[in-house]
Amino acid sequence: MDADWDLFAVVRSCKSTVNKPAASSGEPSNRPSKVNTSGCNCLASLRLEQNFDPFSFRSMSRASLEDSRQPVLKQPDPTTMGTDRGKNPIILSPGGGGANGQQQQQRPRQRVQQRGVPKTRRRSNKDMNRTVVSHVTDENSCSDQWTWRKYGRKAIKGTSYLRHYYKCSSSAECTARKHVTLSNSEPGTYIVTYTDDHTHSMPDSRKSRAGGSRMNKLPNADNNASSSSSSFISPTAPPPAPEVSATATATATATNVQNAGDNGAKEGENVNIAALVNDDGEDIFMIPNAQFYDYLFEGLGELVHGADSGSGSGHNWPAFGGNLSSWGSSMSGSSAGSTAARSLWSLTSVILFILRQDK
DNA sequence: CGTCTTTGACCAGCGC
DNA sequence: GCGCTGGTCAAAGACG
Repeated sequence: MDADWDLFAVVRSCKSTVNKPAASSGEPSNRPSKVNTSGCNCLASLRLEQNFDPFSFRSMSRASLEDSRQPVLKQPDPTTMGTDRGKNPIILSPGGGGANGQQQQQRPRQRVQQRGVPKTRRRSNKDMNRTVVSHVTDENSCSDQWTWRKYGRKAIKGTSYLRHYYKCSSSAECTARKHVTLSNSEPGTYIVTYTDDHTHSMPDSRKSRAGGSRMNKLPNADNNASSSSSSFISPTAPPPAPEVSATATATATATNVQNAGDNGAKEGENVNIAALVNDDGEDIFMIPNAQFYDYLFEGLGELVHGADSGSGSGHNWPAFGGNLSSWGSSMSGSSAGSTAARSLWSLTSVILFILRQDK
């Protein structure tokens, strides 16, 4: 397979009856934040904003995310929720500190930092640069090519779960951060919020993994491994790569069901099928009952265009290392097909979530 | 030794 | 102005 495989494949709705809000003027600002038509009801939960990177997940610790599944309280206690002050009710070890939940020796914890030293500890929203939110349905989708270091977690008022804070560990100057919270209303759905951009290129591979092995350790890893669709996709062990050509494109055609057995629809009935096809028009995979608006994929269209243009600058799409044109070649450590498979898998995760919302 | 997670403490933004 | 809240720091130990 071509080593410079770029993911040009996009997914679009195959239902011609989808009402596209407004004209295809490509003005994101004119788009409704929520589409209250029968055409699509997925946007309420999947907000696509500038530089939104639904596939930018990789290095999130599975154990950490699993920890986020632990409710802070089975029944949130209003007297303790929403405040830290060392009163986190999920605390298991009395001494604080300690990796992987192992109990550590209790010792007084002294604050070394001097009071009065001016240091911005919290940025205002206006100082936040490009905060984006995505919802992912499983923990394997909460990891990405970037290297993140967890620097905190906190019980958030109004949710029973902890919010985990990560900062980019690839560069000390990089201000990119993200936090992950298990959705209170959508169990199994993680709300990932990104803040700021990476100020560096995507690392070819993770730095030293010293201490990193714990990331895959889970007390109940077996239980999770057997839990249906949430199989963990290791960055180094991607799923089998579908045979997708480098120039796979999307189609948007009305689809009549010709194989009623596939999705339960009757023959001749119109259904919505999200199809990922290659440039030969062959379906790579199809998802029934999916509805998308074209504008969801306008960015992807730009992606394809940018990559095709060969301008050298490429397109700033963080999931692909900030430069789609070089994305494939930058992933020298893995086969292009595997890279594609990971991206497809991540894309599938997003789609599956949309489908859930569409029910 | 370098990097990781954990977690108490600190602090600034915000609402009242 | 005050208290609540969320975001961040940094010490400590774990891990390879």
